[in-house]
Amino acid sequence: MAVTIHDIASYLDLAPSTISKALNDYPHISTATRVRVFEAARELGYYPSASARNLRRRRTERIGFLYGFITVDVGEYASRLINGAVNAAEKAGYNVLLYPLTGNQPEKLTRICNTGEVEGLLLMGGEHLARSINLLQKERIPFIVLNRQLDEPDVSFVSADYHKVTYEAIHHLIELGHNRIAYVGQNVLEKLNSDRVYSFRQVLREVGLSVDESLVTSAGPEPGAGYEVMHKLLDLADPPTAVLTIHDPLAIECLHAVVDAGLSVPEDVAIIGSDNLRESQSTKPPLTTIHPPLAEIGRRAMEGLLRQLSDESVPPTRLILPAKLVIRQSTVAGGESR
Amino acid sequence: MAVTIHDIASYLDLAPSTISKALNDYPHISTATRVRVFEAARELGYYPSASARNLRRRRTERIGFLYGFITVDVGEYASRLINGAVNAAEKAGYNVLLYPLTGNQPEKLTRICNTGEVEGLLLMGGEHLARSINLLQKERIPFIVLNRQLDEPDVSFVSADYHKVTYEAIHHLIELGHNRIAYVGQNVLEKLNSDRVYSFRQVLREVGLSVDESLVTSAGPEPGAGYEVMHKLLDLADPPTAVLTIHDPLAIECLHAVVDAGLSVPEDVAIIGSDNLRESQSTKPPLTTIHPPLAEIGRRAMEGLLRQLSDESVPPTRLILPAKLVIRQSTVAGGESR
DNA sequence: ATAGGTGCGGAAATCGATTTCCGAATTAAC
DNA sequence: GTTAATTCGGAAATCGATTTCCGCACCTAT
Repeated sequence: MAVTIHDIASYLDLAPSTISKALNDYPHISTATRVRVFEAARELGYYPSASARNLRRRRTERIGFLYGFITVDVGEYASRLINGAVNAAEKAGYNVLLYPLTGNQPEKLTRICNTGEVEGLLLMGGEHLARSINLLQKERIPFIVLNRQLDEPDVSFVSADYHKVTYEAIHHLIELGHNRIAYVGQNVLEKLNSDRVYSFRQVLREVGLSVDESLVTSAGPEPGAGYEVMHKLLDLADPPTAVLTIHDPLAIECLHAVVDAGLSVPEDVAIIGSDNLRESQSTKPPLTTIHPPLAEIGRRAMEGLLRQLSDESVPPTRLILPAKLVIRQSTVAGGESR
Repeated sequence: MAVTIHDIASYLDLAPSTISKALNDYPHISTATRVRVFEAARELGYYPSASARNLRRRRTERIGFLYGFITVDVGEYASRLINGAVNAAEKAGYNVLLYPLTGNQPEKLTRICNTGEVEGLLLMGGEHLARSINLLQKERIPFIVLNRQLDEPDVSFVSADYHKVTYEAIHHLIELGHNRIAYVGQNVLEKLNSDRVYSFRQVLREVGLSVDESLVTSAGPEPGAGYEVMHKLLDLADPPTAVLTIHDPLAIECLHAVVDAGLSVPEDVAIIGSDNLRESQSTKPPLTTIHPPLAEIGRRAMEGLLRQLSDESVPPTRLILPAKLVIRQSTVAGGESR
């Protein structure tokens, strides 16, 4: 049986409350007894019961990480976000709980919010996102959405400046002479990825290009969907000469589709991915890609959430961090090739 | 303030204990009142306090996931293991807590074990592993080591049959005419990766090759270390014609080193990686690699751990799952090229 | 009619800490 | 020398559930 505060109390012939105060650096305890208590605690191997202190303090020092991708392999993407978040939590003495959210399970989410098992939530994309946000707004629990920019003014998020980097990407393509630029998004994320498509359309107009809706496409979540979409794009009467995709794995599928069609990248079709995953470096040719600071997004989101927890009056965290365009050979031939 | 069992009790004019029993399907409660209680609970929006029930039940239904990689980016590797584990936990109503273990912090580990915040632990590799196992054996807490095979008979682990697949890999290389085969391991994991090097040496002997110790190497954890090691191997008087590495990213560094030396893969040097990461498909040439069923390792480990928790008398989980050799063009030219 | 079940629900202890309130003892103040 | 202030530590309530033990009411058997 574990050593409790009572054991220390009877060992030292003191009251349990005294032990608690001594260990928690409360006032009204003399230095002498404080030292005695600490020594006894170490000697007896005392560790406070997490459940007991959670109950009494009404705080668990735990944050839930909600994610909901189903088919897509988002290992590296997710782990960069999570790493940033976990490290920030660690510094503040908080732990992170993983909550996979597959399918539609509102009861589960409601339960998580109301049992007090976590103090706040971080939300990573997935088809659940829109629904989850709606639900969470009704609950008391603080939460922050990762890597999405939201319009509702009260919802917290930490994202990257996709609008600006989309501008850079399109500008980059235009400088290379492209004017038929396609967009390949992803269905699962659709509702809340509208910010990305929106930027795409907006930027095209800004630079004076018209938006050809037949070039604004969306792949399903199943593997190979990007390949299909690209295939169809190439079959158009007037196919695109450049493609902007929302995720590197999707870009890679597009790359394969182009190559399999007997065309070459970047000469016939230029391709830009997103997230700068490790694999984007080793494709043939290497991918030009948008690099959002995922780990920092995770970190800043966690920091914002913890701030909101410690002080009710803190305004929502709405942060947009700079993203970079990493230029490789899927848009510009030559250069640093491997 | 949240709705408690007392609120339901006074609402229905019953005793709190009755509410608890009704909700938890205890006997000695009539169906009529049981129904009334469930309805009232739903009506009032009751959710049990996790902390309170954890305290009383002495169970948290949480498992800790300990990991300790520092510099290496192990996103995809880790997420495959974690996904398997989390999904299995989910099915049993358990949650997973993430514990990054950076550097040497035995106090932290001891605390995790003794505060009762988790019921058991899953351990993913890292330089902490050997130390952590030693420490955990002294604590009461059940734990299972992922993707390592251990000699001590009482330690639980779930791993892949690396010995067998190493045999297949070496056999594959020998069939291709190689007889100077190098090994590139990784320092950070050294102590407990001895099983892998051991298999390497063992298999070489089994097939009648002598072990040239100058070809058995180890890269540090810093990025670029694999590149350096490969470079040195190529500088040997009698350089290897094939390399077996312990992780795909390392294999990719070796690949770059070979190419940069003006040699070609697989003609001059054949390369075999491990883990079958996504990026191993898109290198030039694509990597032949060992594919361990990482998600299943995670799943089986979690299942084993939960079994041990529910029944003290269950023997240690010591599982070795089959691994496959995925043959691509880093060993055999031609074939399905991209 | 009485003893013995049985079914249903309540009272109270408990899990292990935190926290409030109180009191004794010592010191300071006048 | 009496009162006030201060310091230190204890008693008991509390967090919100679970669980043990008990007792009433009703039924059955003799």
